[in-house]
Amino acid sequence: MNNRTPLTQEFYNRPTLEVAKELLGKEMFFYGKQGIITETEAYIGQDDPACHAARGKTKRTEIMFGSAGFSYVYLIYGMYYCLNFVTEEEGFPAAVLIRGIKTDENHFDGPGKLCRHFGITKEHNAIDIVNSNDFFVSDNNSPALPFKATPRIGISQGKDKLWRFVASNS
DNA sequence: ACCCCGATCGTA
DNA sequence: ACGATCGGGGTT
Repeated sequence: MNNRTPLTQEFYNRPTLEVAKELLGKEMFFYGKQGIITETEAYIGQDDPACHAARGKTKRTEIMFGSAGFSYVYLIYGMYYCLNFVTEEEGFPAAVLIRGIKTDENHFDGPGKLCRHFGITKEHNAIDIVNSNDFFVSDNNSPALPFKATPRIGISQGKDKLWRFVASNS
């Protein structure tokens, strides 16, 4: 029996690397669809050159500066959306990119692919996912999954950091 | 107003 | 290896 209690603000309001690792194996619910998170990446603060907030607050990135537990969805390459969850204390811009989700039928191994499957668009930016019954990640008491840490995908700066986490059994 | 380029993906 | 496709953000 799945526990469908949303992860709390306290879960997201922590160091981003911890949140990124612990999201592996947790179940995301999105307006009737659901799946297990299998891959994440961390984007941490203004000293991380790959982080959208690296050059300060803009209209797009202001959500990353807000309190933890909100969605950050943006359009990339004019065609695909990427889903993130905001982490850390208010004022510190950071988020976890959701890169892979396993459903009953499929494994969506890419941020654009999983957004396409769930129907996640710009409209789902800045949603409070710790106070929503439709869009949240459940605290399913799953044990911490073994994972591999690798460089992040598709970036030109910050390749030295091993901030991509892939569930080993996915 | 203009220009560059990106946290991607599918096809070649 | 490359093209599709377009908004964000920096520059003129």
